Amino acid sequence: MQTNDEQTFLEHYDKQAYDAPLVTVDPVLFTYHAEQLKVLLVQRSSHPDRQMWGLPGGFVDLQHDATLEDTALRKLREKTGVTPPYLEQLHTFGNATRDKRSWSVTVCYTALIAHQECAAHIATVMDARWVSMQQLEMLPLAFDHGMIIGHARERLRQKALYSIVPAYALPEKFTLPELQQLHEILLGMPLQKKSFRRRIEQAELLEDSGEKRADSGGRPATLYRMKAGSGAHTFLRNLSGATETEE
Amino acid sequence: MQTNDEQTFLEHYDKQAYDAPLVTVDPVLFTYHAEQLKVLLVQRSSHPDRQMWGLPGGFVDLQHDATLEDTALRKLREKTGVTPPYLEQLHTFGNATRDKRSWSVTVCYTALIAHQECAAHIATVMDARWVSMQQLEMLPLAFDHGMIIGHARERLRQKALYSIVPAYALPEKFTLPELQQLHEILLGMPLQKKSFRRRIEQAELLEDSGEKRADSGGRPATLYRMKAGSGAHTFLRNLSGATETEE
DNA sequence: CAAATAGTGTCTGTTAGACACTATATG
DNA sequence: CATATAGTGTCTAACAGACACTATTTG
Repeated sequence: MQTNDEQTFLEHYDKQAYDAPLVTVDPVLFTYHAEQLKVLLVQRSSHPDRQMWGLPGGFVDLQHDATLEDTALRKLREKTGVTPPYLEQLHTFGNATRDKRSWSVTVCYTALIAHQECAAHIATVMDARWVSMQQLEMLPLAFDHGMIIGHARERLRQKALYSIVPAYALPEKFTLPELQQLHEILLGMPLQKKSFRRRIEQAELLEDSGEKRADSGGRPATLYRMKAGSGAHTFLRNLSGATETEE
Repeated sequence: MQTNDEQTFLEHYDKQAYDAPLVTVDPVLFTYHAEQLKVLLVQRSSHPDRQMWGLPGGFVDLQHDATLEDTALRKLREKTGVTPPYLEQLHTFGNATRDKRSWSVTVCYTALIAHQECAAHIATVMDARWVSMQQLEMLPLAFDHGMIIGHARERLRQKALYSIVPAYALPEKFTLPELQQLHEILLGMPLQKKSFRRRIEQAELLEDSGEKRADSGGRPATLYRMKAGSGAHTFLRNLSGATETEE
């Protein structure tokens, strides 16, 4: 019988028979703090690229991870102690040369979280730090992680044009001027206060927390919370950042 | 010296030391033919899921493939003899249960091509066929390939709202009514002829081939070609299909 | 000329851009 | 009151939706 054939096949299947690439998962975790976009990097304490800075990722654990998302969340937890409210697959990079050890595939995720202190949590990590986009240029980065961060940032820029996904990089309660500043930094251009507020109000994405925040001199700003599902909302019309995407 | 340390490390690195997931690449190749969207499927001649229909993918060949795209194109060529002009990474699916053999990761691509005959090309494939979205429901599909095709179709639907990427599923020269019909099928709703043409004209995405095509009774339609880079163009404003995306 | 399909003219509606205005806080 | 920051009123511009109109082909 055919079913038995497959049973037999599975029993004798040898995974080692074919050379397989290395498989890692690399989360690119962003936050917004002190008027800057920052990414979480760890300093590697083991080879290869020891002492260089890289994304807080690692190998899939076939015993403990049920899915790739599990791996991403586990690595973030283990290496830095954080669990982000937003996690979305970015892109998978795979080729013969990106890792000195072997043909290597890394499944990358973009993650966002409110700013919080983080610390190196396990032996394979010497240090964990929030690194601003400016500082990035100065650090020696492991593998192709610089390129990957570039892709993640570009994707987040796109999202700033047609969604309020970046809000996940803010604390639970935040003001509209804060969110607008974050979008402006992502887009690299100033936005019209009125346009920005109007579309968010009309789509009813936020709810008034009832509280206000006075930063220092000036009218206090209303603190809002994201409504459930607001992260999934996409505006029909983009803000007008040039939108030519590469092929 | 540190460099020597790493050299030593790399020389002794044993890839087999850790269990690694299986890694496959699965292209979802669409075309438009006879007023239907069709996807290229192959009938598997080997286990697992023998005799069932699936995507024309397979394992990365560490010796011959330099990148994941190479694997995608090679598999399409080997199994079906086609090489598509449009290929874009879709998503990577990975979990413990999708493949009976082991924890498995598949890097999926969306590909588009003008309709052409295809044939089964190698031993692991019994048959290769263009399958319409309707027929899909009736076929026994291998692994989670039905779900993957669903994701690819949804992504293509999104692209139909803000780009003319679907044009890659048409022959080199095509008419505007043809392109509009394809978009209507992808979106599952009728479009305003005027709106559709206007945005494409204003963005100067197509060039007049000088030829016309008369289908049978009725004014002949102008045949257009895509200009270089038109596939990368995104309109600032979407056509109004509901645009709530899942989280 | 009728039927069929391609393509246009033009009005309306929605929403982003611009920018001046009002509101509410501190010192 | 001056200054600073939050938030609004309102006009314009761009562009998609609607739909009636003209254009070009076959029989």
